[in-house]
Amino acid sequence: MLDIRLIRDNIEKVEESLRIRHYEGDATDALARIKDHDLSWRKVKKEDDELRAERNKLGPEIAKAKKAGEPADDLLKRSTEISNKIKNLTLETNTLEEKIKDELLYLPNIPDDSVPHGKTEADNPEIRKWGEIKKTSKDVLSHFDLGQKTGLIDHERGVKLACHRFCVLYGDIAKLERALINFMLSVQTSRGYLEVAPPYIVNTKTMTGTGQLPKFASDLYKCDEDLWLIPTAEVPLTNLYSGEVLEEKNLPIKLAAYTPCFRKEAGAYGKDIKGLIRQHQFDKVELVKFSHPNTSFQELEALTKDAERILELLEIPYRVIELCTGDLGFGAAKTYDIEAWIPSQDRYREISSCSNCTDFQARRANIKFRTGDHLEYVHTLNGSGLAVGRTLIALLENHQEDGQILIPKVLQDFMGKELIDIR
RNA sequence: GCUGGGGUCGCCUAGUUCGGUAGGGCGCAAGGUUGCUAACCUUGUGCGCGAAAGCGCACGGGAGUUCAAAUCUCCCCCUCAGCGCCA
Repeated sequence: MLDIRLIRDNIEKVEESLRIRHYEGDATDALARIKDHDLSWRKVKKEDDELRAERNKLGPEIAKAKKAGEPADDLLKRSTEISNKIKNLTLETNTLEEKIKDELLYLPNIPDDSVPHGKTEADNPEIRKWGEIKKTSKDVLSHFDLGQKTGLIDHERGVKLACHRFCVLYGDIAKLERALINFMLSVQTSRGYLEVAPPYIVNTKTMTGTGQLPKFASDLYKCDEDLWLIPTAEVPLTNLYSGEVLEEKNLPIKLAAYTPCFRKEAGAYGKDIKGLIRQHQFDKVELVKFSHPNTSFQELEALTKDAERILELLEIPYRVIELCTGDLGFGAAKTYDIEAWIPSQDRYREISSCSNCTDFQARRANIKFRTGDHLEYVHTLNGSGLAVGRTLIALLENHQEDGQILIPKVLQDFMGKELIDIR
C-alpha cells in the first residue's frame, strides 16, 4: 500500500510511476478520486475533532454541576446537539476512509529509480550469466518424454485424481524432488536463514498483507469463507510478523521455508501445457527477509546471490535478468529473475524471482521496527530459492548423459545414489 | 463442539463492582547530574489532522443504551484451561 501522504504531497510522482509501469485501467482517475476523498476527509475530520473537543470539555462540567445539585439543562442540551452532529460526521469520515483504503489496496508499489523502463518482458535486460551451456534440444530427451518413457512422471493419473495441470511422481524422480528440497533448505539454513514450517492455508487478512488480495483473488484457490491456499510461502512468511514491532538490532531477519504452492494459473490457458513447467500445485523453497530500509537494496543483491548459489552448486547454467517497469509485479519496487537453462526448449526459463517490496507490504501488514524513540516500517524482500519442480526439470535435462541422469556431487548424499538409469 | 478464565501503549500491569481527563513499572531514545563496570533526575516513546501551538482518536472487533462507555447490554473474533472428538 502506498502512503496516502505521498499521493497528497507528490501525486505527480505516483502518476509517473503508474505510467512507466504501463498500469492498466483508469489509475489516474483512481488517484484523482483518492485525492478528492482525502480532501473531504480532512475537512470533515477537522469539524468532527472540534465538536469532540467541545463535548469533552462539557463532560466534566456536567459532572460538576450534577454533583453540586445545580441544573445542567443547557449543558445537556448542547451536548446532545453535538453528539448528534458527531454521529453523522463519524459516519461520513468512516465512509471516506473506507473508500480511500479500497482504492489504495489496488494501487501497485512505486518502482525504484534504478529499474529500467520498458513495457514487456522483451525489455528486461540481462544482468549476468553463469555456466556453460552443454546441452540443447538435439542432445536430450525432454523431461516430459523422459517421464513418459520411464513412467516416473504420471500426468494421466494426476488429471484423474484432480484435474489438468496435476501430476504424480514415482520412485527416483519423487525422491529427487525430496532430495532437492532438503538440499536447498540445508544450503540456505547454513547461510543464516531460519527454517520455518508455516501453514499452507491462510486467512484473507494475511493474503491482503502481501498483496495477493483483493486484486488477484482469481489466481487463488479458496477453501472456505475466509481461508485460502497459499500461492507461495512468501505469504505466511512475510505476514509472520504482521502487526508486530521488530527490534532494530535483529534486522535483517532471514527466513526460509519449503511449502507446496497452489495457483489457478488463470489466464495461462495453452501455455506450457506439457510437463511440469506450469502446475496448479508445485513445491518451492522460499526466502524472505525483513530489512532496515537503509540496506534493503543491498539485501536484495545478497538474496538473489543466495538463490543463484543453488544453481551453481547443482551445476546448472543460468542467467539473471532484471524486470523492467512494465513487467514488475504488483508489490515489487525492484525484481531480479533467475532463469535456468532448459535444454529441451533451447532457452532459459524462470526458476526464481527475487524482489524488494520496500515498505509496500509492511504498510499493508503493519510491520514496524523501533529506531530511537519512534517506529518505522521495515522493508520486506522475498525470492524463490528455488522453485523445486523447475529445478528438477533443469537437472533431468542438463545432467542427462547416455541414458542416465548424473546426480551432482552436492546432491548425492541427499539422493543416496550417483545416477538414475532412464534407459 | 461444550463449560469456564482472559484480551488495556513494544512488554508487564492498575482502573471495570458503583459510567465522568487511561495511571504506573520495565525496555528504548534524547538531555542532565554525580568521585568510580553503576545509580539518579527530566523529557520523549501507538495513530491522525495541523507550519506550530494544539486538538482528536486508540482499552480484541462491531452494534446498542447514555449528555458521556475501558466501565453497562447484545453479537462476533482470538486466546488459555478443562471436557468431548481425533492423526
